[in-house]
Amino acid sequence: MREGYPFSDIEKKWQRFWAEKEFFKVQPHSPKPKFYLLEMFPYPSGKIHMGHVRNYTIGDVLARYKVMKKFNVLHPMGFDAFGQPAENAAIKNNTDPRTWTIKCIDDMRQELKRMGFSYDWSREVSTCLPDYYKWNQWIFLKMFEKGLAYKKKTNVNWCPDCQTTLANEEVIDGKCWRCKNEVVQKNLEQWFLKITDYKERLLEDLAQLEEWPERVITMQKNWLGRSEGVEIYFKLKDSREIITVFTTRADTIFGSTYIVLAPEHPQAKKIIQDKPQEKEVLKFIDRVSEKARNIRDSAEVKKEGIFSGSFAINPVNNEEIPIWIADYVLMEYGTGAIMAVPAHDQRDFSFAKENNLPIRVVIQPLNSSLQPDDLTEAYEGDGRQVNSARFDKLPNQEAKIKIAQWMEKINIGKRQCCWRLRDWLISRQRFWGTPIPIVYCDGCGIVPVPEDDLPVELPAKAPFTGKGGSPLGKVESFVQTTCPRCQAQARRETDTMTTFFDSSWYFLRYCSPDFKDSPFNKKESAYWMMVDQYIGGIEHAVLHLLYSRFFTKFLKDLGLVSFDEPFQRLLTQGMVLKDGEVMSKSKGNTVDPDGIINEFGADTLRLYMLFAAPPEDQMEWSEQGSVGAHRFLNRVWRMLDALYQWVECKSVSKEKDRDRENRELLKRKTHETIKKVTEDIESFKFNTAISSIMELVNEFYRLADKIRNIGPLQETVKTVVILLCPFIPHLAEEMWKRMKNEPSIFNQPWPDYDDGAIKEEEILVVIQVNGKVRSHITVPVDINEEDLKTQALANDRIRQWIEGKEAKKVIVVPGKLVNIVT
RNA sequence: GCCGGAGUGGCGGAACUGGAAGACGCGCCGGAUUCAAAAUCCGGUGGGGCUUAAACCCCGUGAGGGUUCGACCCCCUCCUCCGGCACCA
Repeated sequence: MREGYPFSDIEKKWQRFWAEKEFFKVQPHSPKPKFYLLEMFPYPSGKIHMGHVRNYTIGDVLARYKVMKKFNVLHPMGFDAFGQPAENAAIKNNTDPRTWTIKCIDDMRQELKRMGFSYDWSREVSTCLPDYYKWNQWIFLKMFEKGLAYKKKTNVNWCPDCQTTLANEEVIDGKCWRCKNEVVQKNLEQWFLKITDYKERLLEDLAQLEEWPERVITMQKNWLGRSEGVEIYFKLKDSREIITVFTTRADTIFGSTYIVLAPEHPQAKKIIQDKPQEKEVLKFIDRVSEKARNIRDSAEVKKEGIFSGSFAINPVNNEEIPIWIADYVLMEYGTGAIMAVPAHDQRDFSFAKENNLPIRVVIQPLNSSLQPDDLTEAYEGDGRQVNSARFDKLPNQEAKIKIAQWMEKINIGKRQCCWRLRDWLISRQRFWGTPIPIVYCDGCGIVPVPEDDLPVELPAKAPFTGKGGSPLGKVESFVQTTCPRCQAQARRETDTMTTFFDSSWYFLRYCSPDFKDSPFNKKESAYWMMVDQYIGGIEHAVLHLLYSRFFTKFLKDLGLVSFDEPFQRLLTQGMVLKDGEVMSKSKGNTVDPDGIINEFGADTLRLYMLFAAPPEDQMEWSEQGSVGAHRFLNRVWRMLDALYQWVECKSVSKEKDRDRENRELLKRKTHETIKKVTEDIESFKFNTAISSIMELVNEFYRLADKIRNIGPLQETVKTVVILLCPFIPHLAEEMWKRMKNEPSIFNQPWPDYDDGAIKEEEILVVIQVNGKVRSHITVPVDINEEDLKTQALANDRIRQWIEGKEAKKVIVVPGKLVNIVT
């Protein structure tokens, strides 16, 4: 079998050491600068997977590095412990979600400990505990108080498989983000949070997030979806009714030949009253409304529409234009009504062609003249205005502004911003979540549970089957209550909160996990926040990261925090792949971290995870690669033997006359490596940090028996161990101890490099002829340009290349190269 | 369709952001050690050419063009892959 260092004993030993010494417990009142490092907490499934291992290993390297850099590091861990899987598992295994979840948390904590992560476990947080979810309810009540939590009946996303409603953010391509099943629309009364009240701040403050990946910023911008335009008011021909449309293309208003309302538009039914086509139109509206949203959403599906029988007056030219009702206009966006400009909007164009509606060109491209009859598609580009009265001949971009200003002035329009973001639906028809602290009283209506009565605790048992309504609704002892206001018989809200509510503020709870008086201790959070570095998966680019930003701003408005944003710096780590595909149980291509730990140890697993790819990139799992990492660790381990043997035999090599040179070589490499590793850790280039340490180890073995004095060798081994310790903490502690040093190695300061040791006296300079390398020379570092040039030209090989030609130009890059152009 | 990101050996990935492309690791080949194997160690390893050998030469970072003394890196066009948004008015 494989022989090598006794990783199993070593890892257990040092894990025990850290635990007994409470080594990573946060020291309060430290004069050191603080550093709050956070990784997205896991859902406690009971087993960690490679994605967790990668995420948390990346974090742990940074945590341990910062400890050695003498920061006061907060590095907590907890569990996002509410959620459907517990409920489903409980149904399946005939147990209850609480028991199941607690067991999973225990198992998972053990697994995390086996990886040797440097968490302060005394601050562990589990969202399913009343101590925690009490504060979810508290925050909800504050939102309710401010009018930010409200109930409304509307069309909502419903996942038939999960048997619950979903937020817009949880619907990906018309499918449930969790189970990937088709989402349908249901008309239900649900609780929403008015995240839209914060849309401007959510957008503006993205500018503060300079250390977030551009990708995430873009995704959030897209999701918020701000677009500038104009609301235009169209009077009806034969009533006092006004229809408001929204457009981003005010420049095309003179080309509007009809108006379209969404089928659900509240005015639709009004304008068809007493019209001959009333019945037919109503039938159309009913039919179209039933079309599944995702079918209607698709651009490929044919658009249907019907003439309403009414006409509107275009306020800019008093033209009568017909009003249509069509399914290509969505009630959810803008005003649910548009002015159609077939000449300059492809959707309007297709619809106009289909229904024989007129087309009028109002923007001519610079080098051609469009005729309505010749058009085969809409012209959506820029040009000059035509058929636009006093705005004719203006470039359309200029006209866009002028027309908007003019419409505002004469009160036929108003500049507006339209957003894509909708309010956040937080009700879930599931058991295993935070009860929404609301009571329904026949007399008083919707009544919030008083703060003093919190938490509204989940009952110990509920008849959950996974189908058919909120399980809490079937627990009479839970439902039946008295109205906090009038003491009459009342009923509790039976929906629970989405778990994204729980995770929107957990980073604050870590600052004071046992605090009893409010969600968190203001003083503590003021000290620790913002999170200096947050690490997690890209899948939360919008969901969790948007919600947390929203909560932070809300808490700021409450006066509980003084900052706008929760996360200073964000790293989104790449996924772990196997055979080119994401590891997943359904694909059956998972690799169990436990197995790797048993076979090679946690240090090997950690090292390989970090070495195989940069943190942000996807990473392909390779069995061979992990073997290679293990081989390297054995090689590191044997450096101790090498030192021992050196003392034992002192083998005399004939190269010992180059002792001084070799010593300098090793010293230089050692200090170069310190420099490189330090820079690389700071910029998350762990893979190259490790490869440079590998180089140093190679150099050590190459020179080990060519150096007379053991001192420099010991120095190098010591440096290797220190540089490696954030990556492979167990082995590093063990070697540190064996080198007769006092544990823990993490009490050591991170080493500085010696500039003097790195400095070279002579350097290699490349000589090119016409950009091709033809020779190289070794010269003193401080050689001046003239001398370098002379030496280059005098070089034998170079003389051959430029023989018979004239050096027209010589480019000298100091310290690097000389290029001779002939 | 729009907006991002990426394309480098057999593989994972390097290359101070314009200065010797392929560091480091995996794999493979050869050698040492061994009764043999495992483990370990040493050497080689982009393609082609030339040579007894070394030296050396040519080609090479998705394709094609350009800027530059010099391009994986900057600019233009195109192809492929990945991600986001998309009937958003």
